[in-house]
Amino acid sequence: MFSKACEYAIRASIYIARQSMTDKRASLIDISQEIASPVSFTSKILQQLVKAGIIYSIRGQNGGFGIDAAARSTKTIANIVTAIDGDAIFIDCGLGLKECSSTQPCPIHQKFIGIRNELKLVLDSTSIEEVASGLKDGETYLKR
Amino acid sequence: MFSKACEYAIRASIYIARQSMTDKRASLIDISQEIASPVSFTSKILQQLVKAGIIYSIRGQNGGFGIDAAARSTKTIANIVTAIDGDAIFIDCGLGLKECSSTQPCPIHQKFIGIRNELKLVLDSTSIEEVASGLKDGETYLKR
DNA sequence: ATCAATTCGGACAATATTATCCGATTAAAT
DNA sequence: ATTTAATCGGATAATATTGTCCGAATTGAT
Repeated sequence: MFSKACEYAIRASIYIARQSMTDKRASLIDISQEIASPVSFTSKILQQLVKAGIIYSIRGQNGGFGIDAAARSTKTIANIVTAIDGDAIFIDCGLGLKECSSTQPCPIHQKFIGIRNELKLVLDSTSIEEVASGLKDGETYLKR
Repeated sequence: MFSKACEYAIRASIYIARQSMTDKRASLIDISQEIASPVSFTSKILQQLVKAGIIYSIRGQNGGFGIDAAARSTKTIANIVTAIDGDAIFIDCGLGLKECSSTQPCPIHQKFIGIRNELKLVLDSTSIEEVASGLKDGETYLKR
């Protein structure tokens, strides 16, 4: 469904949000540890999330990553997916046709509209805060 | 959503089905032409579909590919996806966790169940015949 | 001022996916 | 029998994704 980079991005964002909820900064090392991801690769992905305005970073000693309260409640899983994988999954033709549309549909065009809508609806309506809360309560997991 | 190989596989299957509906065999060259795909790569994909029992092939002069009536009505888009991409999209955790389950869920586990069910439902219930019919009537397209 | 802990950025490496090429095989047509 | 048109299978190449390494820059602590 998503690229590896995107999976790491979502997991990292949720972990960072959880830490930010108790005013703790998350370091790259901590994050990679807690979401079981390759450190250097995760570093690149976090930089992308910073540029996309989803998380913030602070350099130097006692630095790390965080997500402020506003971003936690307004930014969604869909925002993360778009930042890392682009919006292809939300808008591209399921069969890879460039000019597929309602007036020139591929054979599964109508079928895919429903799937895509469901996907978009769910990811658009799921804030980072919402999913981080379950993690905070120990009800959900980010590794293994 | 799907790999390129899988997109070509679905488009090829639909084209072959349309041809088989009027008892015409589809050659590799024709198929690549009609679905706008790279010839040699398409060849490999068609071989996979043959091995998966979704299409049949006949070698030698006047050879080509076809899908018999039974397969057209019983084989689904889901079968094609599974043959080429495997069943990861239907069963794997959206965040890439190996041990994600209802008892040890990732933070978006419940949200994804709905998406996955919708996807599986739609692809499982869509036969090759059904989508090929629209193409036959000139209502849908397989290239561009 | 120096050191230590951290993110940033660029180059590089490994792996997976996509794509090409060509000879071998098959089977119909001549 | 030979030629021709087609799929099959293996090797190889190109590109994209995933992953590593390391020095530079930044900032707090000593």
